[in-house]
Amino acid sequence: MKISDSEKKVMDVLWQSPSITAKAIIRQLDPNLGWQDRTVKTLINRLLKKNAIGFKKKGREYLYFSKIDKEDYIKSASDNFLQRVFNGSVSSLVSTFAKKEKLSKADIESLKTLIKEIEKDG
Amino acid sequence: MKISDSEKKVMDVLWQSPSITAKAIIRQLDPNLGWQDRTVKTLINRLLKKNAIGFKKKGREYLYFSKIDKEDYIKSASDNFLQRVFNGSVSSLVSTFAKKEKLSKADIESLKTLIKEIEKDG
DNA sequence: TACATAAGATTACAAATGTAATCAATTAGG
DNA sequence: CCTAATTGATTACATTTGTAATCTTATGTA
Repeated sequence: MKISDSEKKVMDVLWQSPSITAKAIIRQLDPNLGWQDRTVKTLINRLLKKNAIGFKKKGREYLYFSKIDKEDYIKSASDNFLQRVFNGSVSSLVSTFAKKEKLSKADIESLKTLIKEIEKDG
Repeated sequence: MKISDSEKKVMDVLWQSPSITAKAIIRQLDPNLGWQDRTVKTLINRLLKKNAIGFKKKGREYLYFSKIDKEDYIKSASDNFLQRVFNGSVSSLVSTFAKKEKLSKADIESLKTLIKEIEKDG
């Protein structure tokens, strides 16, 4: 199942608010997108068709929820990207960011901590 | 300019072989893709239209070359991906891979080296 | 009750993408 | 020279995606 860029923005809202009306989704989306309400409704319907999301009827309104686990999505999107662009090499990926000072001090500390934990686990 | 997944596979060949005929591109693409020659020619023409590649005529054949720098492409694709999926956080990205033991011993050594270099540079 | 509004359902259109076919012109081989 | 093959150019078709419009039905308000 492929989630398009626009669809992903709707998913982000649903991951953040697990049970939400169309109207509320529309309100939570970044206004800078400049989307009409109808556009969002279409995206919702496409996600329904893809079985990426579901709904529970509440009065006249539908409360939409995601059927995809966010972490699972991130994991598989990351794997795909890594494979596609870096032939699976995490270090190549990271060094790409390092090359233009995209690694903050905090990033570096996080990485060091992460590496420590990994080496501790064996 | 957006390079689609299929177009990217053609770009990969061009980045590897900087001046190459359509026939040779076709031969160098992964046979498992199962593409007909015509499919590749279409992709070549779309990349031409996008001005992602150019050609130099040589006899009856065209020698195609990439107009996009590979590193630039990788950089910008990575930035986009990081922003889109991780809100710009490199450490989130890396910890995603770490979580399922996607980091090899070699990756870890590379990362440590990288971190050392970064901290050396200040 | 009647009308307006809101919410979802269905349809629309253009461009991009995946994959391929067909056509036209030139070259190569017999 | 003639024919077949090759190479690039142009066209094709279905699906996906981006963005939106229109229709239908139910609810809410005056």
